[in-house]
Amino acid sequence: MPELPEVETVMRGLAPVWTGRRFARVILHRGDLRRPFPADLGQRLTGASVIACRRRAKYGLVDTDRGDTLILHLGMSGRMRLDPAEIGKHDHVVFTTDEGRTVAFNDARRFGSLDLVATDMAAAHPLLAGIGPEPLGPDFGVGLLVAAFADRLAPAKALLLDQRVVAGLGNIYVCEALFAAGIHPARTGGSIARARLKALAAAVPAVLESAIAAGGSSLRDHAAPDGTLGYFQKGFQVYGREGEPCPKCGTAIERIVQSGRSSFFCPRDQR
DNA sequence: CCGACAACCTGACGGC
DNA sequence: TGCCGTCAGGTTGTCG
Repeated sequence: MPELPEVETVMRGLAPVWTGRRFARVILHRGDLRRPFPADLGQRLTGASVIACRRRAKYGLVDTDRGDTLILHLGMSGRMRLDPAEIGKHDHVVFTTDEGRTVAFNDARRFGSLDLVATDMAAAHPLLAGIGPEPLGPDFGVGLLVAAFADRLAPAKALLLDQRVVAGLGNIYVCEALFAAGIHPARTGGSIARARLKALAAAVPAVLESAIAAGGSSLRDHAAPDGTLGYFQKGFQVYGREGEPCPKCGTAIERIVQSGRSSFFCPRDQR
């Protein structure tokens, strides 16, 4: 997926194509994803003009002049394909603007979702309510981490993955941020010294900013809306690098499984 | 509160 | 070429 940097990149790519334009056609090919799309999505969006394309956590938000907001989530395999040559197998919804630009919401695994709600209700949407502060915003910092980690027995990995603690981090960037801060992914939250949390509070936005700067990262099937390649952030420090030398000390990177998900870390630098 | 696990889907990849 | 097992960026719910 699409973690925060990828969604940010997608929305930045979508903004110039959609903002100020009207949806001339919105065609629903299939809506039976894990969370079913509203059946009248196409009808309600057709004719509406886009006011803004923004992001909250891993969700893309598209505000229209009808007072509606399209909430989109890319799940694990979701993509927005810009001006595709032809409509593919997993292009579930196809948006066409009054300029004739086409965007296909494509999601092979169908873990993604689309919903349409009143703009002033978007923040209260069940998907968004309860999500923690933006890691790139003013509310994120060492104080928040201290509060969220204090007395917790849960591992640092799980706490950072918890969207209620901080918004938008996924498996990759949690691994990267913990590496940057020198924290072992299995370390319990309550046992981490304040100085380490301070390092973590700096590492989280740094890792995200650098990924956004690189145009979002991609493993194998993610693409920016304009389909550009060269979108790959080649260099994760630890993610996906089991057995390779740690970039800091050369020790072999290890992998453990925590609640069913891989964590990659340097056993020497992360304690 | 915590963690392990399953479920939701398809596709890519490595091994044989 | 093909079959099979394994793994994948997320979220949600259940169970112990």
